[in-house]
Amino acid sequence: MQERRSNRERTEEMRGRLIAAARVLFVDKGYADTGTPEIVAAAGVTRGALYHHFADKQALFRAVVEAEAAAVAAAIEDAAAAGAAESTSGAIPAAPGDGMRSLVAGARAYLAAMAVPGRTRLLLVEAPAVLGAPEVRAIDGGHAERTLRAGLEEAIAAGDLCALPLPALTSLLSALFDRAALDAAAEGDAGAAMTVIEALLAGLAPLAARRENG
Amino acid sequence: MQERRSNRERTEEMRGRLIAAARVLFVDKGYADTGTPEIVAAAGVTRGALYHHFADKQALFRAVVEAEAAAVAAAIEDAAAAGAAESTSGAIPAAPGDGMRSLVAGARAYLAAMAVPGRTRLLLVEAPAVLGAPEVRAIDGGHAERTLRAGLEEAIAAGDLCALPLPALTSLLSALFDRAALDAAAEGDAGAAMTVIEALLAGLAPLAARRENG
DNA sequence: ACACTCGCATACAGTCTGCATGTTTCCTTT
DNA sequence: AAAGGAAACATGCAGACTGTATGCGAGTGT
Repeated sequence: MQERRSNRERTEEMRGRLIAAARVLFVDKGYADTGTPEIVAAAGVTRGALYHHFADKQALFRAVVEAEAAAVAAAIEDAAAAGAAESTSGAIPAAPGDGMRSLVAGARAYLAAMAVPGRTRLLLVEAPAVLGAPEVRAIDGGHAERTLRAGLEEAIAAGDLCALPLPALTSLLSALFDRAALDAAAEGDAGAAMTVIEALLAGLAPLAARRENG
Repeated sequence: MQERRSNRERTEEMRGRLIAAARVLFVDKGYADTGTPEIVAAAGVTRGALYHHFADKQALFRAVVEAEAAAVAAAIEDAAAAGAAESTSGAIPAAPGDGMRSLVAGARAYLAAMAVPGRTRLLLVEAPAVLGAPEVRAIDGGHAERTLRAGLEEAIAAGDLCALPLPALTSLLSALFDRAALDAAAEGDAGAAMTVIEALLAGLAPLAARRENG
């Protein structure tokens, strides 16, 4: 009476069901307050399936986080591609102040990507506590950090940004964006946060550049 | 054979022992990976004592966090008092740029207070995950937030800081300080973080003030 | 000194996690 | 295509932990 499905398909669908069900519960009640019986009940399977596909509860959580991080990275890349296409295509000679504008655009894209419900809780609250911050960075593959760091390096090289210790600057700005995403999720509006972020970034421009592009 | 101790003394010492033992383990292994049997063993008592004084494991954790937050607040107030005494005492007529200097001093005091081992993990990693960020703010009594917000308001009123939405500015700067504390704890040096923070704060000064006090 | 409350230890029930063992479905090889 | 094996999944079990109920002894008010 069952349709005959390949093992690949079975695995894929089962993992998908478990990850989807777990995501909902982890977002809703947090990692600690969500039990595996509850997860498998929501997915309509048994705990045997869970422990067949994942080493333990934490591995399932990790899979959820990985999927979420991948979705964020994809959304940001899409936005970057769209932004690049929108601007005058062709060899852009890096106008002064351009580095700063792309930083602001990147921040905007990040906030937009993090606006998906539950995403901030999963990636910014639960994941660092459950997996540890270093592990979370590793899951992202350093993607977000590398992107931001490259943008900052470029802006400094172009003279749009005053020189500062790059690792510290990257870390602090990324904390800024994370908090902005959390605040935006809490009050449903990223406007005020973006205003402050733009002011902070603008303030980092050397005085000369700032007078030119006030 | 036992010395005769008042009930008050017994309670006080027992709570102190439990909180101290729990602090060590929570810092070392995190909240989730620390069991109550382990805590009471370290404290040299039984689980009965724990559940007599605290409603549950989370209440014990909350007590640990409360003690830690109180210690941070005390350290910062001490630093503020010392700083006020150090500057020319008497009615200070709020020299231009003074608001910014006190903000930087506050940031320095915060980082110094958070340099106590384990403090960043307890207050910035575990507590938000276990109790939730709003609950953590409530534990602090909004102390840190109010202090920062007042400093910002004052600086804006004095014209040392360009006008920005205060709630967002407060939240984002506090995130900045928190990340700085975490980075400093990770690499044992707050120098780079302070450099960036000073640059960010200086960048928020209106252009006029910035030219005067470059 | 007596009743009474409080501090704390012991004992127990419920739940969870992770594994070991079965059963079914699919794949491979001849 | 038939059999052997491997993979997907279900079931059952042991250990651990949390929270509560019960019991005893040490302080406390009258």
